Amino acid sequence: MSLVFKALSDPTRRRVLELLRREPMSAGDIAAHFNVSKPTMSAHFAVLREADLVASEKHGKAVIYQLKMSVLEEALMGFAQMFGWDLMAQDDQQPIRPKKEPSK
Amino acid sequence: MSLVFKALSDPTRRRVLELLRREPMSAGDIAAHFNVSKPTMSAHFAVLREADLVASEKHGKAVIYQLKMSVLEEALMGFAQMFGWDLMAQDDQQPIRPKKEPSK
DNA sequence: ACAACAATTAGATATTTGGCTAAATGTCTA
DNA sequence: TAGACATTTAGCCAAATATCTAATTGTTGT
Repeated sequence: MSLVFKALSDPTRRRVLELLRREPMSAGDIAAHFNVSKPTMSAHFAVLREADLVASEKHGKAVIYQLKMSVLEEALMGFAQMFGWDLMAQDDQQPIRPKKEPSK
Repeated sequence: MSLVFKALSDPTRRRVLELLRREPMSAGDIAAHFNVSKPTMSAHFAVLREADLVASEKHGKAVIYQLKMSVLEEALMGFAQMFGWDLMAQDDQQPIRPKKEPSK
């Protein structure tokens, strides 16, 4: 749980997760959204991987990252429950639909 | 929001919030639950204060800390909404009831 | 006024973080 | 096989974090 919150404590990493919310993306496509170097992004990916918030899979030259929604959900639920809250998934996207655009 | 997640990324600080969930407590009473020095605890309190997750008020010798539940709630809700989740408060404790025991 | 107590600040140290450039690795494709 | 391309690793640095002991500040009771 600490690893998840640590990962979430950086705005760049939160925006990465937000990007991955709709569909899996390559490291490069993600990096294109940010003003930091590729190695720096790579380090951010490593933090997200360590927190188990994303899965990565090599596809040819590219590495495709995919959000592990359930891990994020469970971490947040686990914490929310300590405070008597209930986290309800509205769940209407998660299944990895075929991309309409081939990531430009 | 980053400050909140940063604060939550430490287990000690999460347990402090958990302790404060039921009732406000003095720095000393909180510190008694942990195996770190008072100054270290003081630093943790400072982090929680910076994230605006707690309010502190001096009462004689003691400093009383109180959870700012709404801040925690809003930060988590704000994030949860990005993922199409709904955070429902079960809300049955928060109002600062008079303490039964005068903190020992 | 003084001793006792609660808490924070000061100062030291070790570790982690977030960023960079340059180099290495792995994978096409011509 | 030689580029070209995508990504990660290596190596560096400055700033932030977490921890400690010792010192300081502020409050109360005698």
